[in-house]
Amino acid sequence: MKFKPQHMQQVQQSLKQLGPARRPNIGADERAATIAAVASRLFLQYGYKGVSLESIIAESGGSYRDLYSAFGGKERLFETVLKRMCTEVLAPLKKALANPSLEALPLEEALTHVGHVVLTTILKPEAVAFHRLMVSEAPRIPEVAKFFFSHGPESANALLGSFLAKRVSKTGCALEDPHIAAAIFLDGLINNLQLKVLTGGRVSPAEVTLRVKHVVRLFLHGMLRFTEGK
Amino acid sequence: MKFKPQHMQQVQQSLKQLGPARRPNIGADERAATIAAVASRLFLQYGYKGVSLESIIAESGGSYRDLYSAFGGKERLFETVLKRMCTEVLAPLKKALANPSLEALPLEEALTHVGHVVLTTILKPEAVAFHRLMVSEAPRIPEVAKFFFSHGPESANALLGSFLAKRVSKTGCALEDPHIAAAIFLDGLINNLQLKVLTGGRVSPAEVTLRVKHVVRLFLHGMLRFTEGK
DNA sequence: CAACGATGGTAAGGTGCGTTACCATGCTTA
DNA sequence: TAAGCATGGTAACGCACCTTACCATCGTTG
Repeated sequence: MKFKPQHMQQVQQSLKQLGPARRPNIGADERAATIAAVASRLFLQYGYKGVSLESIIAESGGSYRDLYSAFGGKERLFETVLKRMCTEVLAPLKKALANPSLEALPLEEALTHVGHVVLTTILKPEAVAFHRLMVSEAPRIPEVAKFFFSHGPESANALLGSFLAKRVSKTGCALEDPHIAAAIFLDGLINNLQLKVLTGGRVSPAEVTLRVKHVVRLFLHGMLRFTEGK
Repeated sequence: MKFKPQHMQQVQQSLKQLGPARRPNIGADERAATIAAVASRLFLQYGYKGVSLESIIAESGGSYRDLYSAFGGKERLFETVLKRMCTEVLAPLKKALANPSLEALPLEEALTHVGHVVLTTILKPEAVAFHRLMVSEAPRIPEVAKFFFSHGPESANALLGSFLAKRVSKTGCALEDPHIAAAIFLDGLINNLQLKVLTGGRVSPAEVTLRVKHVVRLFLHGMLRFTEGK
């Protein structure tokens, strides 16, 4: 009410300066991007039903009209935003797993590195909030949830699995099922600590390092050789 | 509106038959129990904001008055119900882990048994719904969430950890940190499959069995001995 | 037997929210 | 320069829902 008029005039002036060729689109796209960004943050923090369109608009500027023109409603906005988040959140994870420099490292170091990256990525507040939101709203958006699972955890398993398969065949040590082995490795890292954070607990960097160390050891040597192999 | 009058008359009659000594209390407790049961089911299915008090009452019988007399509002009802669920859902898990007959079994068989029980328990639809609800609403009920984590996953880790410690000391094979080992074992079982179900996927019993087998093997022998030890 | 008190059901108050219709503003074109 | 059109903001509609005040009903007691 108070600051919107001047804000709008600024936008209109910038449009004027850009010339008459494309009158509305640039402003609209920018606005849509802003709305999406604000919506992402609020949905992550408060969940689907905890966010009102009014609160989004209050922060993004613009009005209901812009939101409905760009996204067509709350449900659609939510789907769009969440699907985008899937790729964003998982990008560093994929990058780490597909990193070709891993090939040069000894297996133990490679696994330690991967484990550390995966765990710190997964435990970041944004990633935890994203996980919470995905789990909460999966029934509302089943196709997005499937997309997340196949492009997230399953993709990570596949990448690490093929890495293991290559590595193991090189060293002459066969491996029955690299995919399952990879899944167990990643799960052994993640589950407990992620759940701890999800339920409000804290995880220190030292805890992360310790966990990675143990998982790698267990993975390589088995439990019963912990002290023997030392 | 249509069937409530007769329903109420039945209740009143049953109270009459029970004598004049305790007039209201039995009916009220029963009603509270029914409300809690219905609320549990609906909250599990639709989440906190997805359930209206009206929908609870419509199924449980009684009225807003009963709900407010017994629980004092929606938030309180939710907390009460969820805290009860914590112990109910986790009971079979604890039972399996504290089962003394495990002591007699060979380690591999004991782990396989525990793994199978844990996994089938965790993957049951009610348990998955409970997990979803707990993760979703943890920020709303931080103390309940902490209660869940400490009495659920952490307790399971402790039980399995002490089992491992005893077992390992008996066989002369030392183990650096039985608690972390137990956590990794349980996490390796759970995470991926639980997340798959949470995002709408299906997990077959064969998948469960396979996973347990691999985790136990990995746990006992490490990855690199999969084929050597076979 | 009558009045009082408590227990339980109903309905209305008040709020928040998603959606859409309406209106103003400014650019483009004849 | 004036008219038309599209774009954007406002406000109202309708709905859902938590909460509480009010009322009826029934058992108890003087």
